[in-house]
Amino acid sequence: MAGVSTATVSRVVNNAGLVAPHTAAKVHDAIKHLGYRPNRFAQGLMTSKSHVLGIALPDIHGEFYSELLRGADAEARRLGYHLLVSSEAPTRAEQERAGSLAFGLVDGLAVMLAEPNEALWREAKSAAIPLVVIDADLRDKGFDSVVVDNATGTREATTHLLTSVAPGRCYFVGGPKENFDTQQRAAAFKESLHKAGATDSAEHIVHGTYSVAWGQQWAAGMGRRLKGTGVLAGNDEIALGVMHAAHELGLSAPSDLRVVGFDDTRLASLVRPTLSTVRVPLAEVGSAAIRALAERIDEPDRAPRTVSLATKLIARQSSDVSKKQ
Amino acid sequence: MAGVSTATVSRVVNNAGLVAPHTAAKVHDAIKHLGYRPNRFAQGLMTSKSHVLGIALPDIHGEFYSELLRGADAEARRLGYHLLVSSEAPTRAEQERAGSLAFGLVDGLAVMLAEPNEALWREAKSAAIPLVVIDADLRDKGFDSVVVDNATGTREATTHLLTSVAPGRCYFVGGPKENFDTQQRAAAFKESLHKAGATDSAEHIVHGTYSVAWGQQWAAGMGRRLKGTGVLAGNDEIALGVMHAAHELGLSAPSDLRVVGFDDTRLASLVRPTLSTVRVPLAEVGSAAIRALAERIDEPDRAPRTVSLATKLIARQSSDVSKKQ
DNA sequence: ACACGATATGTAAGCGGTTGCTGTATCACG
DNA sequence: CGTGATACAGCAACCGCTTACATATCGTGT
Repeated sequence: MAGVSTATVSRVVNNAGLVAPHTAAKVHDAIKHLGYRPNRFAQGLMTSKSHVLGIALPDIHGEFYSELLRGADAEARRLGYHLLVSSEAPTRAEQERAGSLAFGLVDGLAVMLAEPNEALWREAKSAAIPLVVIDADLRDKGFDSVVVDNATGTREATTHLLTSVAPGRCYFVGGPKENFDTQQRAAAFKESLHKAGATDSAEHIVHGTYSVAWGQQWAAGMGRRLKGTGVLAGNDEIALGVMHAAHELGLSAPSDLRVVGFDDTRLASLVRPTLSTVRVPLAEVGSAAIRALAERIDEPDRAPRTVSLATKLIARQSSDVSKKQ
Repeated sequence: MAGVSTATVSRVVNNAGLVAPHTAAKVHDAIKHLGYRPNRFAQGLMTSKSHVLGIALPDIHGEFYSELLRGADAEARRLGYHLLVSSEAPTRAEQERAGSLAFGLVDGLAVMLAEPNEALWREAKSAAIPLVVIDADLRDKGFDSVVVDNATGTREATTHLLTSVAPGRCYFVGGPKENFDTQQRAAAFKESLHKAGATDSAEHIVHGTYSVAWGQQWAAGMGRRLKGTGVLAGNDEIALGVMHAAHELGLSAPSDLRVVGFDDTRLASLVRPTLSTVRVPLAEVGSAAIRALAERIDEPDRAPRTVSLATKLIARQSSDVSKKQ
């Protein structure tokens, strides 16, 4: 319709400048009239680029992942990519199938590895696809990584609890024992406690799941012994569970016990008493992962990098008697 | 490596059965050894199928969208698809670009249209891509739709409030005036009130945003007049805001006022007092949309269908004096 | 023993773009 | 006016796969 070859059209669409303005105008006209859209598959076949980035999370439920996803989505769009989400497939076979599909179609993949997962990174390595790992530092395995500096925030939170609670009365109620974050938080907690003079902290560190139910269960199990304790929870939901169970026991934070959550999901500021918590910049984790991925795609031979995001205590009502209720 | 032509390989990979078992075995061996993965672009070029479904939401933040997305993701995987998410682009130009990218790569698109958006559906129509609309019934425009039956749940909730509050003291604190859901909820609320004998309900229906801040603002503006009222909020966050502001005023639900939220996000059962709310099956909205999309892809000439999902009142503490605190 | 149908595999033509190379005006310069 | 540089635009190969069609092989009924 524009009276030019497809080669010229291609040049007009992609490398503006290589073609005479007059011709380009004609082509643009034709494109508008015809409603022409380049076929993405054909483009991909030539360029091996889809402009789609994948993000694989263990789950996409709840404030935690929602926030992370939001950061990732925004950053992806900013960089001209689309985002393909994938919560990890339940069965191995499915994962195989799903994974391979995504691998071929995606320019790069950000995977959250909250727990060890040999299979996945072997597969990733073999697929030779740009990949960044979220939540585990696998730089030495050759992967870019985005991690959270759990230690700093945990230390802050623990120190904060220790201002009003004796070391012997502090507890860390964590998530799954295998979870990287929980491990790091537990370690930093223990260290802070020892520094404050605690002798044996082993039984003050417990593991469960990242759920309200687990927090509730633990606190209910403590019974009246809960009074006067300081609790650092593995995440905000656990903290909420603890507060609910405490309430059932006629105890409330911060007067009868101090509670600090983790993650600073929106939950923390929506409940009453508002929940002290360690802020994890979830959205930035997402955006940093996508950014790292895009950089790796542009520069495939760069040495693997790890970006570490800071955490910090946000003191609210649940841990601080001086704050107004 | 298997000593066969690419045609045979293709047949082995796709149409099992067309090739002799002995040959197929050789091919499978070779595939395993070589780590062969079919090129998705080339496949797409031939078949015009990517096995990727797009879902476009106004936002992907918060429990509401998180839950919806989860349902969609699960269903997509179940049906052998991947999910490309896209929160609507801020600028028109960006939307154009992003939209067109997705259009070419995606087998179908589910869009949430919470407010009128001529441009989008015109574009969709012109792109001739399978499309289902979430939250607006556009069957007469030729689109499959997934909607929520807001009326039933709203009526239930209003009736419930009316058991302990006079019609003249009931309020609907909604979201944006243009929002389809809010409109429907407001209409059903008004109807129920009139049926109960209210004469003028106009000033008892107010609009704002779907946020805690708006609920708080409204309730603060009411001041002591809040006492003894029944509030149906446009969503759970607004309800929370109302309860927070009430708390500031020294009032609390359910003794001083009754509050019912909407959506039944996890928030509702996590706060204290637990929040009565109208359950909207968010995950099912997502999965229904994906299912409808897949069906349309399989059967392109089918008449447009609308699936409507029921809502129902979940009575918890915030509206019911008889429930234990 | 022959024709014929069924079954198994190969051949090659695209799918719709991108891009290196080539051809041809156009222009400045000597 | 000849010559070479320059700027555009076209030609055609190719990306890796699917699939209609052609070919080869084998079994079977008569």
